[in-house]
Amino acid sequence: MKPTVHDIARHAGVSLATVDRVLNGRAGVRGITRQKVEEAISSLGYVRDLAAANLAKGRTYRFSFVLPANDNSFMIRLKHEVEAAIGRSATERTRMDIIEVPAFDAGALVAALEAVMADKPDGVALVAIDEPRVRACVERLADAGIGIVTLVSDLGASGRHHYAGIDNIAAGRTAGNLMGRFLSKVDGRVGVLAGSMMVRDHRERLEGFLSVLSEDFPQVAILPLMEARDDAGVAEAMVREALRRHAGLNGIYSLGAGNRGLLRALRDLAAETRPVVIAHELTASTREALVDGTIDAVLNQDAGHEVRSAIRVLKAKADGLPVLAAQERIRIDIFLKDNLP
Amino acid sequence: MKPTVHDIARHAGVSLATVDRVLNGRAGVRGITRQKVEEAISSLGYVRDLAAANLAKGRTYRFSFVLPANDNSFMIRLKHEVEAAIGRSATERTRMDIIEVPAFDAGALVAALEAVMADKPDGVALVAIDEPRVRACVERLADAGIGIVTLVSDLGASGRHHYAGIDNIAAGRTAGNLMGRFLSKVDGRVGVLAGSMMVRDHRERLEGFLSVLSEDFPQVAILPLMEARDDAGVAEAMVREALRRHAGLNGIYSLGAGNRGLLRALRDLAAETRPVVIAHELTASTREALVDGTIDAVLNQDAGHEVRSAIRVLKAKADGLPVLAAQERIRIDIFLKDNLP
DNA sequence: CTGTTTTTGATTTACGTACCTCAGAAATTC
DNA sequence: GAATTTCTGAGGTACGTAAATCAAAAACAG
Repeated sequence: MKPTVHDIARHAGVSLATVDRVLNGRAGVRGITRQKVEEAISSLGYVRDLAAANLAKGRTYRFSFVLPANDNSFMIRLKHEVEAAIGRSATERTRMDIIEVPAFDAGALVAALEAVMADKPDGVALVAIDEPRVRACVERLADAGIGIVTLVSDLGASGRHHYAGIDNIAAGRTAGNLMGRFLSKVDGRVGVLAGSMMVRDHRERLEGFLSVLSEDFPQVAILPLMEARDDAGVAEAMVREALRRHAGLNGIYSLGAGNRGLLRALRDLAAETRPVVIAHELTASTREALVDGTIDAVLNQDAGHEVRSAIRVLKAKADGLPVLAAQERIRIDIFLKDNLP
Repeated sequence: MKPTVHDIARHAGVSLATVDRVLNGRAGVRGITRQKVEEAISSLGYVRDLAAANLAKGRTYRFSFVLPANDNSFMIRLKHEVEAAIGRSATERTRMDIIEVPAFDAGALVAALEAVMADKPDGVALVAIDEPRVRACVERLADAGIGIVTLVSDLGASGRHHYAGIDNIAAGRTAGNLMGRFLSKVDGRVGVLAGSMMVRDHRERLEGFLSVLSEDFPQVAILPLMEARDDAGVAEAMVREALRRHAGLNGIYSLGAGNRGLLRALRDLAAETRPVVIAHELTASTREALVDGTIDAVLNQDAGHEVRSAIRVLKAKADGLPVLAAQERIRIDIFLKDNLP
């Protein structure tokens, strides 16, 4: 039978109240007595029953998700996943809310975080903007004892406790490796379609992609970067223009959103002249393109996993428990048409 | 505030005892009264507090893991992961044990399952052998109300509730797709190194691999299958022999264990004459080979995820809760040297 | 040694549910 | 209408922990 507080009290020769004082770090216990209790705890291998403790405390975990009000399909799915988690939270003693802030607006994000801090939740998950003011604000939240998890997009050195997202440099490198190997022709000419170099994930993906190509596939030429601001219309126009201008274009890496535009531009081409295409995020349209061969590979981060991981980590933080690094690592999914879920 | 049994009692105009009788399916409640209570439950949106219920019941979940006493690194890791989970189970009210049975021995597996059934655990996870006697035995366990999860290797139509493992046909197809694309030469000649065609996973991987190659890459020739019984020594000899006999051998798919032998045979070759190599399971040796370029891609199933998923599913089954399919899907990890964890 | 402060013990209530007993009400049978 | 059976209510105890009160004991200061 698992030892309880009663067993410890008996074993240490003290009262239940004293054990409670030690366990919950309350004052009024002499060093010697505290030591006796701690000895009993470790010798009996006592571990506090969290369920019972939470029941007694009437504790409910309170978490806030601060998400960008962005309408690309990935962000929409992310929000759905948080909502699904909220729907499931009836069973767990958890209260979560979503706070939407204008996208790419550091000031708005900081304001939202300040507001969140005011009602002192146990934890906050946010899609970060890597900016000094945001870092400082996150630091303050962490100092206030609030658990902080960055979601999808990380912050540089800051007080955040955990990052629930993929390693974007590794993702870019992986795309580069696949691109280099898929391009059977020696005179590869590759175009890169990005959202914006203002965003850390996109910068990192590009960095990884270019470094692998230059290291391992020096014969591949990189065309000027296309920044389409994650907008399908802009992306379509840019890709059409690139196809027109560069006759030998045989590879495209789309590292941001707006893939619908890219696909519209590609569908007009004859199958045998289509470039090798590697894109990010498995959505209805990229999935379809993967199946029909317009896209060759999709790199994906699983929004559901990211949300669930963030919640697990925040809960662990709130309980002062360690997190299982291996479990919480968000993997870069590589989807070919043969391993679609 | 979340409604409790007291709220239901008040709302339905009955006593606590009656609510309890309805909730726990005890006899002695008239249909009309039962209906009133159920109406109150649904109108108030009551959900039983599992933590409190388990506390009251003094419930501990009891699960058994039946694993093959196999010494390949994947099975060793699987066992480690179960042990790690057991180590963590102090916090949760869970008691798990590991039962090792001789590998590839259906009779021994059935005997072990019978023994397990005798002490009526809440759930059993097993690395299945796809055999009629095993299926029948699993059926009996399920009928006895025991949750059944197959781990790594599935059973055909049977009473098992869940399979915590990868889709091996998809894995083989993925390997085939990568192989076809990585072989830049038109006259591909590919060798397949397997453990044994007696094992379902291996059969399925081969099936998937061959079907993709014949569909999408008909120019690739497949050499006679090498069955090395997951033994490194045998694998080494077979690969050496194949390399000697087939001059144009430029691709190897290793779909089982025993990769150390394969690697020994490959290291002797000059870098530029080395075949494209795709293997399964990320281990110390395949990882090293990936980094130094001997292996081009590794398909992997995460043993830790499989074990944790099995436990989550068994717990959900024991509680009569639904499982989150998306969360429990075990993914086929594709590792290139650029996205190693 | 007295008075004060600090530490400790004993006991109680609470969290939300399970499960038990016993008495009394209601429905059913004869 | 009485006897029986079937429901229902009221109340309690338990699970393991938290948190509080109040009294008693111990340590300390002067």
